[in-house]
Order: sequence, then C-alpha cells, then structure tokens
Amino acid sequence: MNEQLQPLKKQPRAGKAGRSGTQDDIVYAHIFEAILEQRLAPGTKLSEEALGEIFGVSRTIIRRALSRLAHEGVVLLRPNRGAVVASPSVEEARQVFMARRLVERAITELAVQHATAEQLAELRQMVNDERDSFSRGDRGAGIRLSGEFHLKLAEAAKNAPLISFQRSLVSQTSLIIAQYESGNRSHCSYDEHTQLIDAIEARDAVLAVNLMMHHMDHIDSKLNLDEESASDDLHAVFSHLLQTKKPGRPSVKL
Amino acid sequence: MNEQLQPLKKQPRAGKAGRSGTQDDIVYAHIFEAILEQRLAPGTKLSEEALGEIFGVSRTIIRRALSRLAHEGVVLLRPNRGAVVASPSVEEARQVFMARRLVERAITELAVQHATAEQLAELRQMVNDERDSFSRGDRGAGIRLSGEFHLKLAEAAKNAPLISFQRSLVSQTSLIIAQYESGNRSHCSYDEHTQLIDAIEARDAVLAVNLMMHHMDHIDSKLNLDEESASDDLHAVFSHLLQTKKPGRPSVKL
DNA sequence: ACAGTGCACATTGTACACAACCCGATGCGC
DNA sequence: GCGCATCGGGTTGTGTACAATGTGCACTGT
Repeated sequence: MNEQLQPLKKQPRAGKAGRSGTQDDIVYAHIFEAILEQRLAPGTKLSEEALGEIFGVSRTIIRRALSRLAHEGVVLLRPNRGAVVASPSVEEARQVFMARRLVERAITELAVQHATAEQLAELRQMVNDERDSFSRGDRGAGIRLSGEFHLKLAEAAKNAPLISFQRSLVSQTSLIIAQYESGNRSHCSYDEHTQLIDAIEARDAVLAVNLMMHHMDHIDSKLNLDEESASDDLHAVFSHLLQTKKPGRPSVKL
Repeated sequence: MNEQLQPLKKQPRAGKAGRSGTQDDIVYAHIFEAILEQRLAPGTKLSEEALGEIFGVSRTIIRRALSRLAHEGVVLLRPNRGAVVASPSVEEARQVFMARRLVERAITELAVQHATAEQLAELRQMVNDERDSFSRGDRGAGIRLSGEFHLKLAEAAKNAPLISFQRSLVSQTSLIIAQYESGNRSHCSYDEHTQLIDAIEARDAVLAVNLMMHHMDHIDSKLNLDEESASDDLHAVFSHLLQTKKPGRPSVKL
C-alpha cells in the first residue's frame, strides 16, 4: 500500500507532467494534472503525509505545492483542517469567466501588437499538440494543453502581471471545465485557436478580439452553469461521499 | 543560542501594522509596511534568520511571509540565494500600471452596479483615514490606506479573482510609488477618491470610469525616475519594534 | 601582480520531532 | 433512547537540526 515512487531526486525528466527540475514543481504538476484529469474529484482531501509518502518527499515540499495550488485556486486550504480539491460553485465559475473575458480581450489586443513570428510558430505547435491529445482521447492532456495555449498567448502580450493572473485564471478554468463540461464534445475547439493565430499574425486586432470573445462564448456555452443544473452542482459537491468503493452503504449518513 | 524570547502570542491588537491574529500576517504586515515607508530599500537582502530573530519567530514563519510577499510581487525570491526587496524597473512599473487601468475600469463598472450603501460608507471612512494620515505626515500609512481604498472598491465589485489580482497590483503599485514618486506631494489625492465615491453612489458608470481613469493618469504623472535610498540594516529598520534590553534574541514589542 | 582554484563560512533547502488542534468515539447521566 | 462531556487517534502547525548550495577570501602558480 505504501508504494512510493522512487524518491524523485534529480531525474532530469520525470513523467509527462514532470516539467522543470525542482521537487515542488514536480509535485505541483502531478497533483495539478491529476485534478484536471479528474483522478482527484472535487472535495477530495489532500493529506500532506499521504502525498509525502506517495511522492517520496517530506511534508515540507507537499505543503509548498499545496500552497501554490491554493494560490491558483484549484485547491482550498482550510486552516487546521487540511487541503481539499476545490469545487468551484456556479457563482465562482461565473466570476472566473467574467475575469477571463476581461483579460483575454486585453491579451489579444496586446498580442496583436507584440507577438513575434517565433511565438506564433510556437502557438501553432501547441495547437497541433492539443489536437493530437484530443484525437488520442487524452482529455486531461487536451484540457491542459488548451490552457497552456492561452497562457502562451498571454506571454506574447508581454505584461508580467497579466501573465500571472492569466495563469491563475486558466488553472481555475481548467478545473471548472473538468467539473462542469457536458461530456460529449471537446471543450476547446482547436480550429478557433488556429483562426485566432491567423488573425493575430495578420495584425487584425478587431477580428482577433472578436474571435477570442466568440471563443469564450463557446467555452461558456458548453458548460452546465445554468440555474437548473443545481443537481449537478450538488452531485459534484458530494461526489466524494457517494463514491461506492465498497458495496453495502448506499446512502450518506447525515 | 537560547535567548529569552517573548513569542508574539495572541495579542489582539498589535501596533499600527499589526492586523489580524496569525503570526504570518503580523510579520507580513510589518515587512510590507517597512517597504512602503522606504525603511527597506529596494534590493535589500531579507535574511530569514535575521528576520526570525527580530520578530521572535522561527524561519518557518518568515519563509511563509516572504513567500506571500513574493507572490504579490513586493519581494523577489531567488532560489538558494535568499529574498530581496523587489526593485521594479521602469518597464515593470509600466506593465503594472497598464494592468491596473484594465482592472480598475472593470472594477469601477462593477462597483457602480453592486456597491451597497454600507460599502460606500466604509469607503468614505477610508478616505477620511487616508486624509488624516497625510495630514499627520505619515506618508507610509497614507500610501497603504490609499491602496486599501482601491482594494475595498474591488470588494464592492464582487468578483473574487479580480479582488485577488487587484491586491497584487495595489501592492506593487505602492512599492512603485514609494520608489519613484517625486517626494513632496501626496500621491493619491483623496478628493479624487471622494468624487469617485459620489459617482458610484449616483450609479453613473460613465462618470465613475472617467474619474478613475483620470485618477490613474494623475498617479502615473507624478512618478519620476529618481533613485531613492534607504537603510540596508534590518535591525535599524525595525529598531522601533525592538526592546533594547540584553543581547540575545530581542523580540518585537506588539 | 594577477588570475584561477580551493577552502571556509554563511545562508538557504529539506526532513523530522514535537506541540496544538480538530474530529470522531465512547461512556455517562438524564 | 438521546444529549452532552470527555477522551483518544490522527492530522496539521511550528520549531529546529542537518544537508546542500552559494559566496567570499586566501593562497598559489605563472
């Protein structure tokens, strides 16, 4: 049971989520990816000691990773009561999307002004990766890559505070998508991403912003954020109680 | 080294910077205030152990406070090389102000829609406090209260991500003002704040946004590029907190 | 004298031990 | 049976020891 993957020392490249070298980043990336791929349900408790054993590091490292995840809004840190995977309410989701519209509009306008040819090439490459992930059926990777596309676009805007904010918004958006998306469709059509790159490359600010706003509309429309989906919300909130690992207790004890 | 330490326990009201109860917040507030009042010059190294001795807490607490300050952009955390007070370049300042214009416009529009009478009353109270601080010549408190005004306004917008972003932007703006403002004038005229509240109370979105944008222009125009200097000595900077008794570990008076 | 190297010190990074706290269980009294 | 107080297990909060890293200085060889 206490199977700990080898004490990730200085392996230059850990798995597909292993980004740069430091331990915090590795733990952070793994937990983040697990949340996006819904291997960690919203509301799941994230025990420091358990995570420490799993990743072969001490609670200190876990704590930093959780703190960072909490800063980005994908984890909720309750004092003296541990961390849980965030389960954004419909209202919180609306606020995130409102903020994203604001930021994406500004980023698009700035990217039209400042994006270099190299950055545009990188963006096209990311769309390719994203398409591949979805075609492979790797939904979690697709969501993550789609988010990274928007983050890369923010970098083209050349405004550090906006990039930081966008990172937080994209993380929360990914969590919301993973939680609320009506399942059958890809959440972020890469065609729209391609068109957006074309408009930016053509330095057509008006078109680019319009495309981005429509893109936001599409993402929004694919979510069940309407009032009548309160049942879905409740189900998400109590999903950690309803998981029937063992047969025999059908109802939740109140 | 066992020194008589008086660990800052749960004293309800600390000094002028001592906000809510937890130790991190107290340390955070003190360092933040010291930076705003230019008792800590940009670039000053913030040694964990030195700060720990000054505040009578362990490096753990200091580290958390520094991490929080770093997340808000007021402190720069260099791996394996310690923390220093951030020294925003002119370019970084420009980016912060661009982002603030964006956010303040949105916040103003939302505040016009959502601000309650109670919130407006609180805002007026904050303007009064701000005016008092400047009339007392307490420039650091004035800058801080002016920032808190804008933060309170963000709360009226009822959008959690925007509030969080605004907190970061206001912190960095305060640092920029403390660093670059041409010295003798009040940096943030409270008259403009009052007019802004009036426009919001009248639910005049166009006027409110115009006032806010002019307010941003005024702040912007008051900055220059001179180099300011302040003390590098941590003990000197926080001397007003130290109980000058025995050698050893002096703890701060709260 | 200067540049490069190696050592010693100082500071940060990490792990761990203990304290504080929360939550659930058990038992008692009503 | 029900409610409440008390206790115990387990998790988080904090302090501290040790390891790893960076920095500055002295020393040496050219």
